[in-house]
Amino acid sequence: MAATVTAPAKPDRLPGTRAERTRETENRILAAALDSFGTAGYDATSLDALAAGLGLSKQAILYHWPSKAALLEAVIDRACLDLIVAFDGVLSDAGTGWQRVDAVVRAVFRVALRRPELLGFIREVSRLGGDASARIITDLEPFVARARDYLGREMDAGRIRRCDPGLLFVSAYSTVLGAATEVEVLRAVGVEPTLRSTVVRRRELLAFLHAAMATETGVGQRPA
Amino acid sequence: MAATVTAPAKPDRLPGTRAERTRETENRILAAALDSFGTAGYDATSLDALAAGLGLSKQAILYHWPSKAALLEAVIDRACLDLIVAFDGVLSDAGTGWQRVDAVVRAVFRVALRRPELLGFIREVSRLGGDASARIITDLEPFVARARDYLGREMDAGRIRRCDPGLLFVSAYSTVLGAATEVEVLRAVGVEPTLRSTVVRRRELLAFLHAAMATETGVGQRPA
DNA sequence: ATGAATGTTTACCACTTGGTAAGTGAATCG
DNA sequence: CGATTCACTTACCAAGTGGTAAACATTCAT
Repeated sequence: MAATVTAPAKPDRLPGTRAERTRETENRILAAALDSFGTAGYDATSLDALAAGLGLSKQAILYHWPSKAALLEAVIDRACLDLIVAFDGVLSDAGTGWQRVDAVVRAVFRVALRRPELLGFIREVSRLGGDASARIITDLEPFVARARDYLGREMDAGRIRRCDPGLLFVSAYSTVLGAATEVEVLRAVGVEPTLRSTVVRRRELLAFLHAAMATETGVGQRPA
Repeated sequence: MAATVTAPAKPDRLPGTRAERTRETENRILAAALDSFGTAGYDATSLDALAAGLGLSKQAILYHWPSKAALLEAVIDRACLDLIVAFDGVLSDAGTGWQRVDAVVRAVFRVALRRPELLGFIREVSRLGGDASARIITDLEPFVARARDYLGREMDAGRIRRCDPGLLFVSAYSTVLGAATEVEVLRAVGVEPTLRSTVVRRRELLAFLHAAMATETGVGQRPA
């Protein structure tokens, strides 16, 4: 069957072919689920509420994915894709040394400001454990590997103090994600999360990371 | 999503007066709830499962606290008390400079190893937001204030580089709590959380904090 | 047109949830 | 001792939960 790939340009009442509209619906569901899972939590999100928020019925969701768990997996894949897209440009830039760390931190804070549900979702999934955690780890493995390799190369070049790249990545990850997301903790210490304070915190975090990671020129080496 | 609550079987007859036995029962409920809330999560913990794990009926719990939310508040107070007790000795010790940071980090890892549900619960509550977060903030305010004051004094003494104490506390908090709890992330980078790797991570974290916080001159003892 | 595939809805179900009402047996106290 | 309080249980409920079955509407191929 010679499938006419190019549509005959017959604009129906709604734009796009049926397949396109289906994908559009699935995208809307995925976006709403990501938002609710990342803010309210997986358990606290019911398929009924999710569907109602989209003007659909619960069974419309269960038509596209056979169960809530399957939807979660799809959302995980989507979230990881979004993350990789958000950071791909930063990681691909030819910048070396500290500029690149700086760019990554700025990217994280940009994501934390513009799409807080995304980072919340990552944390939520790692909290859920089990298959969900395994899947997110698999999805992000290439991403993590690149970061680890980058840190290793920077150590070889003498721009970052030498230590275990994996552990350094964990420390940096925890610090950056924590500083970007621990809003409640910020309130506890009397820092209202405003745009201005965010900028200050980002600068402080960069100084924090710089002091922790960068090598000293001339002065004695920091403990490793 | 239901959580299976494992708890010690209910003893047939408890010694002591009725008031003592009542308090004992409440303590058992609080401990089981803290454990389940901190690992499975608040939403994933049903009163039925909680009670069944204790050999009680759900209404026994609702007799001591009028609602699940009220139980959560009680668990929050208990968790904060446990935290303060766990760290009070460390914070009260007369040690200054790096020794004290070192002691705190060791205390956090000790808690993370021996009572992981406690740190998980703190994170869970801050995730829940609303009244629960407000309560935990109130409970821990004196604790946080002491830490902040300590950091400020160390800055005055020139042993810690000068910056905003609150922001430094957040950075240190995020780093320490993250390093102590993000087991899934560690798996992602290929580090199975064994006792040995935990020791390695703690040492690495201490070096991380040391490099980030300490000044060049006023450093006391370096991390071992 | 016509019949099939597709996307969605209404109706329904078994089960779980937090919570209420009423009852029960033992400890406590006058 | 008897009355009462206490700690707890059984019985129950209304409101949800994820999920199934089937009907329905629209779109597509023939």
